[in-house]
Amino acid sequence: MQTTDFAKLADLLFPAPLPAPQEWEERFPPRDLPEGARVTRFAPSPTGHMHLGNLFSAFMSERTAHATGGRFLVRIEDTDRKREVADGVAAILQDLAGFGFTVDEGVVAADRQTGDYGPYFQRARKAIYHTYARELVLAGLAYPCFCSEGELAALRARQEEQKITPGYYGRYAACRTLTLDEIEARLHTGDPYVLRLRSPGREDGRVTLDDLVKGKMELPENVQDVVLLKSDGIPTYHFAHAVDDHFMRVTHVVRGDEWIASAPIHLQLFRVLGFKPPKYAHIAPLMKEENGGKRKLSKRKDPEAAVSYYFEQGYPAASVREYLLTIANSNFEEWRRANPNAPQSDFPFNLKKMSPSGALVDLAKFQDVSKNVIARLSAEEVTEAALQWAKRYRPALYERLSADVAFTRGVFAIDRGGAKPRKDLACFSEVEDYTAYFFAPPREYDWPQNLPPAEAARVLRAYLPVYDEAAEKEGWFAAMRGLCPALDYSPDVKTYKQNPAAYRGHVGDVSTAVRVGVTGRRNTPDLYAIMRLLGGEECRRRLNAALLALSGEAL
RNA sequence: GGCCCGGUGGUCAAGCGGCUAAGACACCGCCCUUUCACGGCGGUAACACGAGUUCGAUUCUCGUCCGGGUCACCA
Repeated sequence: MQTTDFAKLADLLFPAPLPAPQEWEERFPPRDLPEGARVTRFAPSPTGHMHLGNLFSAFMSERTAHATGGRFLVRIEDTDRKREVADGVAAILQDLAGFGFTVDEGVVAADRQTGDYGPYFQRARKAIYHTYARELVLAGLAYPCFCSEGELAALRARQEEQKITPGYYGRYAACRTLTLDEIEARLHTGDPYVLRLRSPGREDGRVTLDDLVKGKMELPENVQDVVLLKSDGIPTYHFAHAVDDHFMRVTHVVRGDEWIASAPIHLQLFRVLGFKPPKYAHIAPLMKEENGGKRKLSKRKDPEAAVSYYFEQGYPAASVREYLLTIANSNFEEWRRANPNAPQSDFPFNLKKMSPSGALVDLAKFQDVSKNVIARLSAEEVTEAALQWAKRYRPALYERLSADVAFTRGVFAIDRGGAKPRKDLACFSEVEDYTAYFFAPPREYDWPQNLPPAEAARVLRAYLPVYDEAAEKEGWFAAMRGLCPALDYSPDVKTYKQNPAAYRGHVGDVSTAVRVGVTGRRNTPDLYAIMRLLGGEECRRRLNAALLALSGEAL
């Protein structure tokens, strides 16, 4: 075909008038951003709720933009109707918002977009894609292909049999050589077709990709006549990626490393289109441990892969972000230790510090991270967060916690806020158990071995008369200590340890007896604070109940 | 199978030709302590394997093995 034929072909393929390329360039001018500011995007397909892996990649994009004073935009890749899910966009946006991501531009709600580089739904960008598809046809770099699915499959089978690289390329690209007349005839009969790239790649060609996380890579040049426009006129990911990221003036593409293999296609597309390619950062997938081996975290098999898992369990969004950051940049933990209260966004996130290989998601480590996050919260904040979570996921608990918010706040205030806050809550689904004894007397008592029932009863019987609800902490504890001689206990642990045989127990055992009597448990926060919050009357009642359970009689 | 990436303790990881091979989580012990926790101190535990380059390899090269990814009108 000659140049004149390409022009005719373009008219045949794109009969409706299209803007000149220059118009798009002018409409979406380069961004006026400070030196070094990066523009990144998260470009999901509307296939429903997010998976931790998507979230991770979105987060890395967001951090890259915001750590450099750039912009983070959300574009919806709705080019595949078959996979689309109703309310898929809303679900994604909801997950993003749930994790506290700031989206500067693009699709900010299922029906709302902001920004000057839109539209941000690919299906609404047809005119832009077609303008450039037409340009490629004009340049002889694209052609219609009428091959059916069956023909393509047969071609593949033949190639596999002959052990040659499968695909639609070079001399196997049958429709490359169609004449203008043949094309016109098939167009007239209404045969469906796709638009393919006439790949200028050579089979022995190589391209280099200087990836931000994987480093320099050398890959085979693309030779495949990849599909640019599907038979419905909608672009494929490859073509849309080149066009959109160029016109949205995206500087850095952060995506999963499963895309590396198609990077040569993308590089080639940017080249034939005359666009400058973005910088790429191909990040490794999150992995999951399975009987000794590692495998990619799977949305279907692993409950912790769904972001909803974290919401349901009541993990703070900040915990998830904090954990993801520790995986992403190993110096994050160090930074966090040095800046315990700094906002996460102050961390100098760096793509180049990301590991080229996939990290296992370690729930134990995550728990620890989350405990630290919650430990840094004030009683007020914990109360608020717990209330919000319970309202949504545990109505009965919400009733209980919200009945007397001041009391609930008091519960969370115990051992919190000081220099050494307790780290015992990893998520809000633990709140119910953690706070149980504040709202109801214990039903069971976890007496330690060295306090058999008779002994525990003996201690409680002695303690009840000296318990003074009005006492300050010192006086409260002095009362326990004062009991020791009569009980034949050591008033301090040290002397007991020096000569255990000389005593029946020590003051710690007295406090343990009271602790178990009041709470049913051996492990609780500060006992004095608990008893203060519960009040004298309630404590006395509980101690008596414990005594009754222990010895059959109360005082 | 072709192509690409990766391989340091159980996990996440520093390391970039010479180190007693950091640190964090988990685990164990001790200390502190009215319990628990927090905190402190200490401990167990690693360079996949084989060649080469080099005075010297965890670090560089090659091979083997293992793990992962990818080969669509899906993204």
